[in-house]
Formats: sequence, structure tokens, C-alpha cells
Amino acid sequence: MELNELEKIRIEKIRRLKELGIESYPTRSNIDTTIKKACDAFIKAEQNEMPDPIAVTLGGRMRSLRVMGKLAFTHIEDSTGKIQLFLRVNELGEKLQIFKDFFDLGDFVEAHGTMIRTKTGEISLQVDDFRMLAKAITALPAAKEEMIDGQVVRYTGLSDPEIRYRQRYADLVVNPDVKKIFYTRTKLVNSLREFLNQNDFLEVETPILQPIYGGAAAKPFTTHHNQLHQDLYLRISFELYLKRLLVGGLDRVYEIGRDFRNEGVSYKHNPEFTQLEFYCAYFDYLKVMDFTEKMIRYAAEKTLGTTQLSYNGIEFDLSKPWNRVNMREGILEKTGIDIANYTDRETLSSVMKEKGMQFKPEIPRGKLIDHLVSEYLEPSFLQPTFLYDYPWEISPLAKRKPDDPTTTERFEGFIAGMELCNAFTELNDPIDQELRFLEMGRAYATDDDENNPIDEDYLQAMRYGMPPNGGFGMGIDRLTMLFTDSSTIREVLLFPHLRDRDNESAEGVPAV
RNA sequence: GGGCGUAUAGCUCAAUGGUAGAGCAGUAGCCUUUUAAGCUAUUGGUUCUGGGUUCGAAUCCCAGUACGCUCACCA
Repeated sequence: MELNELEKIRIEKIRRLKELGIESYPTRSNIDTTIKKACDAFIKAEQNEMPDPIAVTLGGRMRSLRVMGKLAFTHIEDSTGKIQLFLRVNELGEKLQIFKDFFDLGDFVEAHGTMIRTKTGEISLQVDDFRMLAKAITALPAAKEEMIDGQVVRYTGLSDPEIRYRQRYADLVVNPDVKKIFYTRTKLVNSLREFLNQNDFLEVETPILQPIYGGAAAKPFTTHHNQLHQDLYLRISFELYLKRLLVGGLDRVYEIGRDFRNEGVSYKHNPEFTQLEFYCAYFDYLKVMDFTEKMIRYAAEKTLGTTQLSYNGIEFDLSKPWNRVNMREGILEKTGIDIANYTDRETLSSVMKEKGMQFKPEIPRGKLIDHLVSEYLEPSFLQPTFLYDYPWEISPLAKRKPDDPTTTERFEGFIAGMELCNAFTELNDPIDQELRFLEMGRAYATDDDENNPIDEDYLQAMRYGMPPNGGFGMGIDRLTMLFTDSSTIREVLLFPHLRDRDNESAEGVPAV
């Protein structure tokens, strides 16, 4: 490992401390409370006429340091807050020199003393003893502000996005807003769980390693089980396993977990992402719509304390009902094309060409419609919107409308032009399902990557009888983006996927 | 995958083709109520990598790598 100058200096300090009999990484600490608890107790005690002195042992990371001749100030930080340590020669004698010589920003320290207020009124710990808990060798980026010519110059501690994502640990220490995003994310997930649990849903865990992948159209990651000599896929969705559970009599189930898709990375795509899926017996897609509105509203109230959100300058209110747009009507309104009049690929593609639209000419009808939606509808869905009634060709797991077998009871939810969720009245007819699987196989026969093999066992499950039910899937990362006003998915992932930096094995291998 | 852009000290950034700098951090010294501490001095560079042009390259050209934006792809 290559050490820079600053790191060598700190290693030398560790060595010199050892000579003085001081361990830089002791095994145990003697901390007896958190910074917040100590401050709260002190504030409470101050309200008495003659408060008793409060003695505590606190621990944390040194975040600021001001050393003078015979005294020193430093702020230490734990996950509950920050407090100033006040170190004087009066209490510490010669030991103060140890602090001045060997303690640096970033070190974890422990300090015993009495809670006081300094002359400026700041709650502080007047230290009578201190210890190193863990020496930091690499210096944290310095975060400071300075007045230059009347302008506040902010030295952002760490702003290079590459280092921020690759060394998220440093990012979290230095940039407090980052920490806030992940607290919000966890609160959001907790609130969704809470809501589903309150509605009698059962949380379950289904296989991530799957012999047949399905439930979505996406390229999978593949892997191999050595002993079983079996190729396996990382799941691209939970759908087919969760619906098996409805056959088994678990009427309301949900799972929150990771999906993996071997596809492009973008501001709203990461190869692994967190999904919420639920399935509810005896629901149809209209009930799922209502339920979705309630759930997301609940999540906003619980997580943010408000339903008024702003994303990328777009204001929206989750307490209001979402807009509902019928797909056929929506497309007609935006493009003048009534897809009901063009029932095959050729006619639809030729009218689209007449309108001067750019698209791959060979794609099937379903994908043409999908193109119309993503090109002309999605970007206009800035306010929360359900787009509903999707063509059957692109919805192989959704039930057909009773009065129109070419259309399925399916909707997707959008906010700020971004797809957030996808739901339908689930197809529970095993005979139709088999036809649909066969049809999919034909449609994608030329496209190897998306040619999902037929899941015979899933059909077997359905033949035992699956209750009518409504299902729902939502990207948790995207909802977190909306809740934290983050412009890219990487900001809401602790460790977003990045390309290998120094991959020796990749060297000299020509790009395929 | 395409286009555009970025890469310089630990961090944030400067630098007409002509000696590679600043602030913060660091180091040494002074300093008993600081919190942007202050004052004095000072260390620190494979200018992303590899080629090329040139008397001379951080700067211009070519190739590569990583990152960013964007387009394409993506139920």
C-alpha cells in the first residue's frame, strides 16, 4: 500500500505513542453515555438552583481542533451529536502535551470530565482525562469556510463524485446531507413495512438464486452452483414466487428486497436495486390504485411529516388523488393516433411513420405502443399519475379486460416524469397464462436476451387454483429519490455500482 | 455503445507553449475561553496513463483509463 506524506506522519505518531506506552487502538472503551444524553442531562440539571456537577465519559471522532499554549478545544462527534471538549493544563497537567502532539482531526477519542458551559455559553466537557480510542491515519478532507473580500468561500470537504461514491465512508463523515438521505431512506422503508403490516400483509423472503428467471423483461446476471452443476440466475423480479404463495393460501404477501438486472446504468438505473412487491387476493387493479395512493401518502407523512414534496423544482402533493389517464385516450390526445384502430404492427408502424416519428421499424406492436408512451406521455406526467389499460402484448402476467381481450388491467404510476410503480390485476387463468408464455416466446424468438424460458412449475402452481388478486411493484430507490430530491439514483444508494478502477485482469484484454 | 466535458498537492481549485501556485489540511514555534481561532516559519507534485509535435508541454495532437452530463438501450 502506498502511503502519502500525511499518512506517514500519523503512522510515526502511532509508533511514538507506543514508545510512551500508549495504545492507539485499545480493545475496550469506558464510555458511559452518548453525547446527546449528556447534553440533555446537563440542560435539565441547569434548571435547578444548585446543580450537581455531572461527570461523564464521552467518546467520538474529533471534528475540529483549536490548540493554544496551555489549553485546547476540540469537538467530538458521535451518531447522536457533537460536543466541545475543553482541555486545560489546570486539569491535565503535562498530559495536555500528549494531546497537542499526537491527537489529530479524525481520531476517535474518549474523554472523562465534567459538563460545563464555557464563557461563550457553549455546552462543553471540561476534560480531566482522555484516551485515544482509534487513531485515524488518513486525514479526512477539511471542511471549512472563509471570508474573502466579503464573500463566503466554502471549502467543500469532498465533492468529487467519484471519491464520494467509491469512499462513501469518507463522504458520510464529511457531508452531513448524505447521512440525512440514508436516514430518510430507512424511515421510508420502515413506513412502507408498517403500512403493509397494518393491512395484514405477511412479509416473506423468496429465492434470489433462481433456476428460471421471470416476472419482468430484463437481462439477468447468471451464476453457477458447483456441486449441483446447475446454472442459476439472480432474480430480476419476485413476482412468480410471490404469486405461488397466493396459491398456497397466503392471501396478502409482500417482499422488500434486491433485484438484479444486467442492463445499462443511468441516473435512474442501477444493476441492483431495491423493489417492493405485494400481492393481495381479491384485489383488482382499481383497488390497488387506491391502496397505492394511501400507502405512498402514509409513507410521506411518516417519513417527512408532510405530503407536500418538491422534486427537481416540481411541486406535488401526495394527499391529493393521482391523475388517472387511460392509455388509449392519452396516446390519442398527445399524438392523434387511436391505437384501437391499428391492431397490428404494420398499420400502427406506418401511421407512426406518417407522423414523422423516429423508432426501430421492426419492433412488435406492443413495443411500438410502449415507444409512444415513453416518448409522448411519460415526460408529461409531472404530477402523480396512473396510466392504465396496457396492451396485452407487453403485459404477459396481467389479466385481460373482461370486455376487451386485447387490453389488460394494468397501470403504471409516474411522478416527475419518472416511472415509479407497475401493477395489475394478476392473470390467474393457467390456460391463458400458458398461451401468453408461448406468445412471448414467439415474439422474442429473435431477441435471445429477453427470451425467458417458460416456467412450467409456475403454470403447475396456477393449475391448483390461484385466487383473483392484484399485484404491485415499486422501485424503492426511485421513491427515495423523490423523497430526498436526489437527481440521481447513486445519491440514494450507499454503494452505487462503479466500474473497477484498477482491474489488472482487464488489462490488455481487447474490448469485445 | 455514440456525442460532449473533466482529470494538477491530502481536500477545493489556479496557472498565454517558457521556473507548477493559492486557500484549507500537515509540520515547527508562540499563545489560558476558542469555535473560520490568531501570529511566524515551512514541508508536500508520476500535472490520470502511454505515445507524439516542439528548443521547450499541465497547456497542442493521438490512443487508453476513470468519472460527469447527454443520447441510445432498458416492460
